[in-house]
Amino acid sequence: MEDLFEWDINDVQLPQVGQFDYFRECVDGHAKLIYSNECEEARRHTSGWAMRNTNNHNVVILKKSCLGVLVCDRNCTSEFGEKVHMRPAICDKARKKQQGRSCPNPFCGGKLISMPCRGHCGYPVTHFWRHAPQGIFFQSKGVHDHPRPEPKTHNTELRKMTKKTNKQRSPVSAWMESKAEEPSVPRSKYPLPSVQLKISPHKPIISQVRSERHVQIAFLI
DNA sequence: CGATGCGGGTGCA
DNA sequence: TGCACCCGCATCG
Repeated sequence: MEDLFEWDINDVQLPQVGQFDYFRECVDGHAKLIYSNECEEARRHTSGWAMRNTNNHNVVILKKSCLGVLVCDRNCTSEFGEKVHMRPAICDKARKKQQGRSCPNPFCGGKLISMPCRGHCGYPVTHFWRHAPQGIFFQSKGVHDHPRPEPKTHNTELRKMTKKTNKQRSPVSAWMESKAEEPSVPRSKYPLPSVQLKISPHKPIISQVRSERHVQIAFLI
C-alpha cells in the first residue's frame, strides 16, 4: 500500500512509484492509490460503487461521482436477513426506469427508491482516475453515507469472473464467492419502517423474483 | 439495452 | 475558476 500522499491528482508532475497498490474495488473515504498500468480493473475504472462519469472538462483526469443505491421504501428484510441495496443503472434513462419498480423481494410490495450519495460535503463521493506513464493514479473524495450496492452480476461480469479464475466454476458459485467478499451493510443507520418477509425456501420462487441475484438464490434452492 | 467516455453548455459561489 | 450536473453522441458488449 502506497502511503505517498504527497501527491494530488491535479499535480502537474506525479511521483515515480516503487510499488503499486493491489486493486481495491470498494474504496471508501479519502484515498489515494497507484495501480500498475497492467492492472485491468484499474484500466476499466472498475468500482463496487455505482459511479457515473461526470464532465470536469479535463482531458487528463477522468472524474466520476457516486449514484448512491436503490433501496426498498419499506425497508424490508429477506429471510436471509438482507436489506435491499440494488445497484443503480449508470445510464440516466435506465436509472429513472428502476425507480418506482417493485421491490425484488417476493411478497414485499414495496417500491424501489433512490438513496443518493451525500458523502462528500453533501454531494456525491467522487473518484478521479488519471493515467500516467508511472501508473494509474486513483483518488477518492468523501465517505459514502449509504449501503454499498450489490456487486455487478450481469452476464458479462459473471462470464469474466468465471473465465478468469476457474473454467469449471458455475455462475452460481461465482456469485457465491462474490457474495462472500461483500461486507455486511450497516443497517441501523437507516431507520426506515421494517417489514419482515415470510418466504418459503422450498417454493419455486424463480417466477416470483425479478433481480438476477435472487434468481440465482432460487437456483441454489 | 445499458456501461462508459467525451465534451458542449449552464448555473452557482 | 472550480464544481455539480444536464444532454447528446459514440463505442462496445
